This record gives sequence, C-alpha cells and structure tokens, in this order.
Amino acid sequence: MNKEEQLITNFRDLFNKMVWINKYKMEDRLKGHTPSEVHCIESIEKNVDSNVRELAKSLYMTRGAISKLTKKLMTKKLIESYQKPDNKKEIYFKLTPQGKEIFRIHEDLHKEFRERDKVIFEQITDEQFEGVLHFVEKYSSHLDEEIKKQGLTIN
Amino acid sequence: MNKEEQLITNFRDLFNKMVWINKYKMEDRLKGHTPSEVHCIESIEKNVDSNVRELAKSLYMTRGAISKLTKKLMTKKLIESYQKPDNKKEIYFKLTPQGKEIFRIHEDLHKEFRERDKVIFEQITDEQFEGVLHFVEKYSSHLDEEIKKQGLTIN
DNA sequence: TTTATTTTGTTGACTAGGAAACAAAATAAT
DNA sequence: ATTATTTTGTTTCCTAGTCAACAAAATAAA
Repeated sequence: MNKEEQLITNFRDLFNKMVWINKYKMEDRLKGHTPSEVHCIESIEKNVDSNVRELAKSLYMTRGAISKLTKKLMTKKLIESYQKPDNKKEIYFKLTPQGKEIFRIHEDLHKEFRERDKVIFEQITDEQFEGVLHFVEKYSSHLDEEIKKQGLTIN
Repeated sequence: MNKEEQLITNFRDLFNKMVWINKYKMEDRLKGHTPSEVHCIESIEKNVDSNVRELAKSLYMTRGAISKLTKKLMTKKLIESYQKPDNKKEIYFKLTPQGKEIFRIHEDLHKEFRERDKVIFEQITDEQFEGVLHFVEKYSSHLDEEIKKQGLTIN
C-alpha cells in the first residue's frame, strides 16, 4: 500500500473510530434523539435561515430525508418552521427553547471530547497543526474543483 | 469555533465530500454492487481468515449486518465460506474468481482517485506529508487508548 | 466429567435514509 | 400575459443496517 492510500485508509479508520467512541456518551446524554436529529439541530442553529435544501446540502442527505427528519423534529417540538413574506415555497427552520437545550448539551459534549483529545493537540507544534489543517482544507477545495469539473450536483 | 473544533469539522466535511464524489464512478463501474458489498470484498481479500466477527470489527458494522451481507455475497457467488477442521463454529470467507474481479475493478478505481488527487500530494513536502500522517496515526492510537479506558467493545 | 459462561453466527422486527414520482410555487422564455 | 422550465418540499416504496433474542459451539469453572 502506497502512502496516499495509507493516509486515506488511516483517515477513514480514524473517522469511523471517532464516530463510534463518541456515540456512547452521545446516546447516553442525548437519549431519545438520534445522531441525525442532533446533527440537524446543530446545523439549524449554526446557519441562519436553513431550509430543506440547505440542510440536505450541509448534512449530505437527500431532501426527502431532511423533509422527514424536520417533520419529526417538529412533532418533538425541538424546531419550528417559518416562511418569508415574499416566498410561499421555501420553508425555514429555527430552534425552539427545547431545541436550544439539546444544542447546548451537544456543545458541552463536544467540549468534553475536545478535553479528552487535548493531549493530541498539545503534543504538536502550532505549525504542525497548521500543516494538517492546511492540508485538509486544500484537499477539500481540490475536491470542490473536481466536483465542479464533473458537473455533479446535490439533488 | 476554536481550532480543534474546526479541524474536526473540516475533517468530517472532507470525508463526506470524498465519499460522495467517489460514489458516482463507483456506482457506474461497479454497477449491481453496493458500497458495503465492495467494502466487504475488499476486507476479505486484504485480511486472511476473515470471519463474521472480524469483518464486523473492521467495517464498523454489527455481526447481524455482516451475516446478511456475506449471505448476499454468497448467493451472488462473489465469496465462499470455509471452516477450519478443529472449529465447527467460526465461519471464514474468501473471494471467488468473480469476487476477485470486483476487487480488481475496485483497486483500479482507487488508482484513478489517487491520480485525480495527485496534485494535492505533489504540492506538499515529504515532511509535511509525514506530519499529517503522523498526526492521524497519533490521534487514532489515542482513541484506541480511550476506547480501552472506557472498556468499550465491539459486539 | 459436568455445568456454567462466553463466543460466534443467525433471524425477525423495526427504523433511517435513498430513489423516484409528484405537486406547488417561482423563475425564465416567448 | 402565457407558457415552459426549474426549484423546493413531500410522499411512497424499498433496502441496508441496528437491536435484541436466540441456538450452537467453544471455553472456563466446578
């Protein structure tokens, strides 16, 4: 296995591992809410005026899935929808107070995870860290280019 | 958003993006086989004597899922099972010639993806590359430690 | 050896999410 | 203004994967 391949593999493995180890505390602390629901809540809070399409894009899911997910979150009273006076088609979402509470718990959990992994970030120098960050960003925008080149679209 | 958080976010975004952009060519070239099936074939070929439990662990799926997945791959004649003379319980898998063909196509695709992303790796110096790789590995084994500490197990 | 515990794989009920067809609204074209 | 096209969200059907209960085999304990 060459280096590039190895990096991608390790990358994927790290990602899976992280999702998996975090899952337990998440499930415990956010009992009754799926990761997707929480993730959706996070996205709604962090971006102003999220509608179905935007959420689909940022969560890498289909509009159909988001449609169902938001409906579920509405029946749970965690989010509510609103529209703009000049547009009868697009539906936007915002958190209810209960939704914000979930958001807060989620943020706290992330703070814990960050604490747990602090040693990793303490061990490396600033420039090493910048190197990694820069690499990820560069790779990401390269893929954006390729996506554009291939004419792929989120639908 | 602090730096650690940002790295994780970019990280996740890059990962999703990569899965997504690769999906199209995959689906085209490996029509009739799901990503999971292909991933499973890959794992069987790359590790000797994979059984259900091992596959579950390496693919981050439940044993139940692997049980069904391997069954499907068997009816498709892409893999076959075997047992060891001294153990009537554990079931191991290996690829059939048709399975190996799928494996080969998958490998070729990865070669293409590597080619597509070559520029990224060409742009960075060896030591920058090593830095990234080292970081990922370090993080991964840190999580291994934490997993052990928390007494989590794959079941 | 006999019994209890653990490991391994399987099955059935259930759920999340994708694909595609659809309706309604918005925008573009004429 | 009218018509055609595109965008946005919804719904139905279907599949992949989880969970939990289970049986059989292997291992540990007695």
